[in-house]
Amino acid sequence: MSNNQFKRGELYSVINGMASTAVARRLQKNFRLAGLEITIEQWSVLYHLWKQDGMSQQELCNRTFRDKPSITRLIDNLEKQKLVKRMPSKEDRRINLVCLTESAKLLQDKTIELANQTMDEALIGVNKNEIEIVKQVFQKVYDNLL
Amino acid sequence: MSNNQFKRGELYSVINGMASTAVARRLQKNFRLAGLEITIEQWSVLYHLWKQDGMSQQELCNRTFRDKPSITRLIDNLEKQKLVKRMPSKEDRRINLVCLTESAKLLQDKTIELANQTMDEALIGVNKNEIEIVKQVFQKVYDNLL
DNA sequence: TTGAAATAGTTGCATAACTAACTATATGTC
DNA sequence: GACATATAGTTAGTTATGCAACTATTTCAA
Repeated sequence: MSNNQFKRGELYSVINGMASTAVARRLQKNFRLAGLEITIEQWSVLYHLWKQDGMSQQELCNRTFRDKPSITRLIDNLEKQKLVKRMPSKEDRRINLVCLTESAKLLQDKTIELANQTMDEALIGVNKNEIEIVKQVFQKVYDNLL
Repeated sequence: MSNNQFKRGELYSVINGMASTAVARRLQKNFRLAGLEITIEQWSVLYHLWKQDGMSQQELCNRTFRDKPSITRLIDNLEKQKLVKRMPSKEDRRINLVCLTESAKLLQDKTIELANQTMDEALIGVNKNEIEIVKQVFQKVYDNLL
């Protein structure tokens, strides 16, 4: 596979999300190989719910950096697969609290294990200091743009 | 906007493509503000054609890190907008050569200028050494996964 | 307290992504 | 030369993304 674009100075690869795509695609493949039928997008939503169950959809937008329609549809699909349930909030009737089902809770350990393995595989030959710099740069990019 | 996920050690933000998404979205917005109606995905295809016109679709797959159906449809849409044209190859009748139209050539300077501005904006406070490390890490991630 | 503005969520439309299955052409081996 | 295999491209089906426009509820201010 050619990596012409990647060698350029402009870092347009960031714009095209290519490194991210490669890692995400590999994780998706690893999910499939393990017989798990969730997408990485769905996983990224579940990931935040495992940390804190019962978030509002808006809160999920903030955490996953997606817009509201994207979250609406991701939750639609997660509901179809019976992995989450929308519960109306008692304090504010505009809000849906998104709650994990038991089957979603069962997915947590397995998928995070796979995600960690995938990241390890992706980051072979990259040292901790470099990872730290990448994280800092990504953080600055956010702060600059959002 | 929350950046919880981003502060974590696991670098899952790479999987979710969040830094890339932010930059790409901003460039898309800058295209729109400038009255340009192309998507960043289309732009990334044009970008390679500006460097070398008349590539095959397969070659575009390699350069843009997309699969064949994705390129097929991107070219479909670019053809609708009269920015490229498929030309049958004389040497190999399986191959389509993707050729720029005059209006596509006119887009080059303007859009690359906007892309450079967007990258500059995204990378405020990031020094050259850090950029170099990010590029190296991305390259290693590719080599590890592809 | 009433009416404007803000916030939470949904829906419609267009574009784009991946997989799997397909057609057509080219290559390489017996 | 013929048949298996590889390569280039397309199509179908599902999921996801962005924007704009919409409803419902809450908040805030005159």
